Amino acid sequence: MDNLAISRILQEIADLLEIKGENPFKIRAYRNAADIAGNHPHELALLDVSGLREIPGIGKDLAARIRDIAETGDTPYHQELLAEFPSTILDVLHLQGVGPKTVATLYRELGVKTVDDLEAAAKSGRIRSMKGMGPKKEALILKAIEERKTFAGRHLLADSCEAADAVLAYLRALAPGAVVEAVGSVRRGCETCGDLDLLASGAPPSIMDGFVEYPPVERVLGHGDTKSSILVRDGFQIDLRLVAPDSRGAAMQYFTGSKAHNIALRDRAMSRGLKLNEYGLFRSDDDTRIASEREEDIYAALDLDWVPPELREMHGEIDAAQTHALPTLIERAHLRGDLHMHTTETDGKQDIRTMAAAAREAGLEYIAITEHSQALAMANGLDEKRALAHAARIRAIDAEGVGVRLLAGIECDIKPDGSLDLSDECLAALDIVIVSVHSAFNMERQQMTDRILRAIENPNVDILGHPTGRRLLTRQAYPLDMEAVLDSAKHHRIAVEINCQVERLDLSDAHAQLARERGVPIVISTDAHAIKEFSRLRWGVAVARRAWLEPVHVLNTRPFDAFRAALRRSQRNQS
DNA sequence: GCCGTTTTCGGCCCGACTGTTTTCAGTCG
Repeated sequence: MDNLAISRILQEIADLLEIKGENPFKIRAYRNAADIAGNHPHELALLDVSGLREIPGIGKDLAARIRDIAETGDTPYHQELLAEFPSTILDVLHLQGVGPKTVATLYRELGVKTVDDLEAAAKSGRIRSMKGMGPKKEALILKAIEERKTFAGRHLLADSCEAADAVLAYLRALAPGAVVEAVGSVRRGCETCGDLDLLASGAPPSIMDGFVEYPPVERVLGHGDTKSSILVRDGFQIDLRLVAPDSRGAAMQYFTGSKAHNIALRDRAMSRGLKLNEYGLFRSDDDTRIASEREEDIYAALDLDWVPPELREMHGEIDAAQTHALPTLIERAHLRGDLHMHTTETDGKQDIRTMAAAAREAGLEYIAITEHSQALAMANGLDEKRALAHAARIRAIDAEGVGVRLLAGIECDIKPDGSLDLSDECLAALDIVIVSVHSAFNMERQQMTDRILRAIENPNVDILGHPTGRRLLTRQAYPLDMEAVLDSAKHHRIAVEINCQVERLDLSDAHAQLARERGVPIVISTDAHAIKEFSRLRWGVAVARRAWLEPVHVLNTRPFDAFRAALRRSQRNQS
């Protein structure tokens, strides 16, 4: 049992206790433990009870539960709770706007056990008859169910890559001589992915037999010599295609897509008297093979430069490939800094020094520590006094020389009226200021736009953090006139953030492209709350690449001094 | 359930918002 699996069970226990109406502090202890498990750098399963108890937040009971899970895959306590409530009720709990009290009442009074039960109850008007419920709540529940349906079957890019990497490792071990790779939306770096598409070449047909016996498989949907599909735990459908080595490039191209890009490419082939399929590029009249072994050969034979997968969305890449005008895309190695992270001072998991050391380890040259501000009380946000004291600590550590330069910053809340959560004097005394929306999402578009415009007009602001507030697969972005915001950002020399949290990726690729087109500076930041989250930079880089960004567009590709000089506060001081 | 201890119970974070109410319960972050 890995830490993530332990974390999931502890999380489920917390959810079930909440439905049961247990002591909130007990629930918090389980959630906290789930958090610890999910973020712990070492395998908890390898620790004995006394080792576990040395971890703050893990006491006698939780250590025993974790040992249970490590040894048997579950704990009797979890099973007891599941005997009281069906596990399907957790799906109901995870609907937006439906909390533990509602779930408990629905279960008790209406016998709601599943999302389907809930939908039927809402549609027949039985929800509104319950105490504390009304027609609006009923409509809200139906909307949440509707959203769940549209999101079903899709997965975050990071989860998709993790699932793909696991099955790829398994397949490579089965067929050591073969080339096995992820294609499809994972290869294009899409923010969410449906099925996982894998391509093998140079493998014996027996790889298919091994594939359908992949241990996490739930159901085999198809099993042939060159194509098989399986459904695995966590809801992934995985398709594997097998081609001959000399068709590998053509198959890579074909299965990477997108559909629109492929249609355009086939169209181009046709107009040249050629045909393109997953086996190669052929002359239409006599089927002579023109190219097939390498992707580059396919594009070259069509008088195109090779197009990076992230650009294959029919957003002008064919024209650019024809005129040798494709961008030289940003890569992870170009990033020298990370401008958004939290420490134990608020809701982070590690202290300043630990974060700095991990950043250095991740190859970064500078970081900004940007805690939450006081309005985010739940995250223990900083008031002015604490913000300034924390800044002094950060600067003192920076002065020691810890291998990365440290900037003392803040992630200041934008209040509903667009004012900021900390005074101008306080913000001016810091090295870097991010502003973000964390509350009051349900505003009209104009109101939300005015709110953000007012915030970034404040001369102490350098960066607009996660600008749309979206949470992939769970929460839509708030309505916002992004073009007006970007125009203002350009005017005030504000940078906009690509937040690397896997469920945010905010700005999106499309919005980041808008920012680039307008000449708005962009930063790519992790919003890390733990040291392992520096690895998230790759997801932000994927978004940036899909937005056609080159290093020059991204401020934190610059060396430390040049980066600071590009910040709005430096520009202001000059002008 | 954890922690800390004036060592064996009492404290543990809370404000905004919504939809339901007519003073509040539930959800969210």
